[in-house]
Amino acid sequence: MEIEKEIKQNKFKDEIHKLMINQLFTGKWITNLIAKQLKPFKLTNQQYNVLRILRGQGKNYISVNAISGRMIDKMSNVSRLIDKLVDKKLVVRKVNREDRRQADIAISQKGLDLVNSIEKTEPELKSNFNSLSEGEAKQLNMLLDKLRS
Amino acid sequence: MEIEKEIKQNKFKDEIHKLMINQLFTGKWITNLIAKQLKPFKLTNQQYNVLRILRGQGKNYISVNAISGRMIDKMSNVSRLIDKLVDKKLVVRKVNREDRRQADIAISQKGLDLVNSIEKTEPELKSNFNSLSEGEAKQLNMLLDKLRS
DNA sequence: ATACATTATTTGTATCTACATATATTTGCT
DNA sequence: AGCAAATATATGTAGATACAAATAATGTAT
Repeated sequence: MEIEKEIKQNKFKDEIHKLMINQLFTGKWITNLIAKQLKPFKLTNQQYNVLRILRGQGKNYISVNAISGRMIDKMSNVSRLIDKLVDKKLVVRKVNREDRRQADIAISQKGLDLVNSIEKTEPELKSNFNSLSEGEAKQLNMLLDKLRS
Repeated sequence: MEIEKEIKQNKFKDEIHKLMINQLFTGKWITNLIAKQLKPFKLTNQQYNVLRILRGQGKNYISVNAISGRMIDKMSNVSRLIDKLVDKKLVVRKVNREDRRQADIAISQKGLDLVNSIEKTEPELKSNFNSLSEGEAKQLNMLLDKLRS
C-alpha cells in the first residue's frame, strides 16, 4: 500500500519529508516481520542479532564492544542482552586474561543449534520480499547507502 | 557509508538479506536524527508524532483510535502516550458524549506553540538528506512502497 | 611509581514496545 | 428488556532503548 494510505496522510510537505516517514514505516514493517519469525523461539530481534554475530565468529570469543560495533542497533545495551542470553545458556561469557576489564563472549552449542533451526524458517520471511526484482533490490540498497552519505 | 562497513559485515547471503539489514539500519539512523532534533524540547519521537497528527486536525478532537491509525508506529500505546502529553498540558482529553467508551483528544495552544517552534529546526534535520536528488527521493519512495506490497 | 586520563563494561532510571488481559460501554439478537 | 458479542480504551508485564553515571582496569606522562 502507498505510504499515504498506510498512515492516512494524503499529502506531505515535500518528497524528503515523505521519504523520512516512508523509511521509518518500512523499517518498522520489517522489524515486525522478524519479531513474528522469532516469536516461537522466544528470542527478541536484538538477541537474535547478537547470536548471528557470534555465529559469524565461529565459536571464537569476542568482546562486548566488538559485538556492539557489529549490531544493527548500535544503541542496544549489549551487557544486558548478553545477561539474558547467558541465562538461557545460548552464549558463554568469560573475563579476558590480558585485559580484565573486557568480557569475552562466544556462542554455545545450544545457541548454534537454535540459530540454525531459526534459519530454516528464512524462506517464509523472505516470501514477504517477492515484490522486488533482484535489480530493484540492488537499486534500493544503493539509494539507501547514498541517503545516509 | 556502505552498509557493509556500518555493521562490519563484508558479505551478505543475498541482495534481499542485505536489503533487510540496510533498511533496518537506515530506519534507525533516521529515528536517531529525529530524536536528536527533539531532545532540547524534551519530546520523544512518538509524542511528537501524536502532536503533529493532532495539529493536522486543527484544534478538533479526535479519538485515540483515530490517532493510532495515523501513527507511523501502529503498535505505540497511545493511551499512555496521551497520559504523558496531558501531564505536560500539551493536549486535552475528554470523554465523548455520544460514546462514553471513547476518549477524544485535541492539541492545546501550548502544544501548538511547541510543535511550531520545533518546526523551525526542520532545516537542520533536512540538511542530513541533501545527498539525494528530488528524483532519487521519488524513486526511493516508489521502491519502498513496492517493497511492502 | 603515582596520579590522571582513557577504555570496557555494568548499572540505574525513565520511557517505549509488544502483547495479553481487564474494564467499561455500546450494539445486535431474541 | 436481557444478554452475548463487539468495540474503545486502559492496565500489567517483560524486555528494549537512550542516556547518564558508576565501577574497574589499563595506559601514559612526568
